[in-house]
Amino acid sequence: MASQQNSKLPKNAALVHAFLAKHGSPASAYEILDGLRGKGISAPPTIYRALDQLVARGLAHRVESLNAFVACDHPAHDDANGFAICQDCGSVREFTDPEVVSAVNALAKAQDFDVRHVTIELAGQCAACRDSGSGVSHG
Amino acid sequence: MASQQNSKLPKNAALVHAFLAKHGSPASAYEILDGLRGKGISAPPTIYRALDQLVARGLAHRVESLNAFVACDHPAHDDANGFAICQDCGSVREFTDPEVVSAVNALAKAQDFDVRHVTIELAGQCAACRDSGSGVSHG
DNA sequence: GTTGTGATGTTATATCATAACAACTCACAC
DNA sequence: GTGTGAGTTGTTATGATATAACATCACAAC
Repeated sequence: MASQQNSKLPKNAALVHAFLAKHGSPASAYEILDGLRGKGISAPPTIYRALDQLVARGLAHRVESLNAFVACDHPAHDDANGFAICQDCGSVREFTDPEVVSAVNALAKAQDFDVRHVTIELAGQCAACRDSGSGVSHG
Repeated sequence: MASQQNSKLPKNAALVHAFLAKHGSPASAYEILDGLRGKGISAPPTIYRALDQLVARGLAHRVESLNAFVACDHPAHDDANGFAICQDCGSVREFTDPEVVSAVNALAKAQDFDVRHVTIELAGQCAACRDSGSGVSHG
């Protein structure tokens, strides 16, 4: 659900979303904070509140294995998306895969588990880094 | 790879593993530390080092979405296991599912991504909690 | 007994996240 | 236009998670 709510995005949430979208790769709450000082944001709770709003709307995702956040680049998806995280260049690619989703749902059903949220994160090496030997730039 | 290395487990790693096995549910590094004070362990780095050793051997796993650790209860598995985490009672059930693994591998191949580690974490409600209305005890 | 390696101990600090409370904004009712 | 209430924001302080840096110890190899 990439747009749970159609209500206007609050100012700080919009600032954080713009920062993340421009950033491209995952940013920690404190990186976002550093990037938005001077725009009226000066403390961590402001960032975390904005991130909560964005995540609730599906406009951003938390990357658990990085303790970081990314802007969502899928127009619409459910709560079963995933990330491929390159350990060499730090790039993160979001994906939604029906096969993975159905496998996870079948498993949950078999285990009699009521799934509310699915976290799928692949750590490894992206094609660009493999092709370039051992890594390109971080960012 | 539940037993990458057959060398003897270092003392602190054995202590931490025993603690986790007894604990059953995920424990944070600081919970482990509190549980092992008085056994010669007095500071976080000792715990984190022991956890690193256990994770490297496949004897414990990090649960990313909880920032916590569990003892591994699978005799042998690869790096594509997963967890079903009940948000009501805090129980965590580890699983390895060939369907999920193959779906993830197919996806990675399609994306030309070289997977080194897979994190799959399902958050939701376990059967016991659903059957009991809205939750049993935390533990 | 020296040497090398892995494990351990210790202090300090970096990084990530939230509690608690005050104040502001703005739509809406009256 | 005044009051009210929900949502948003600002601010201080603190809690929770994780690691850097360096000293020391244990033990097997030589």
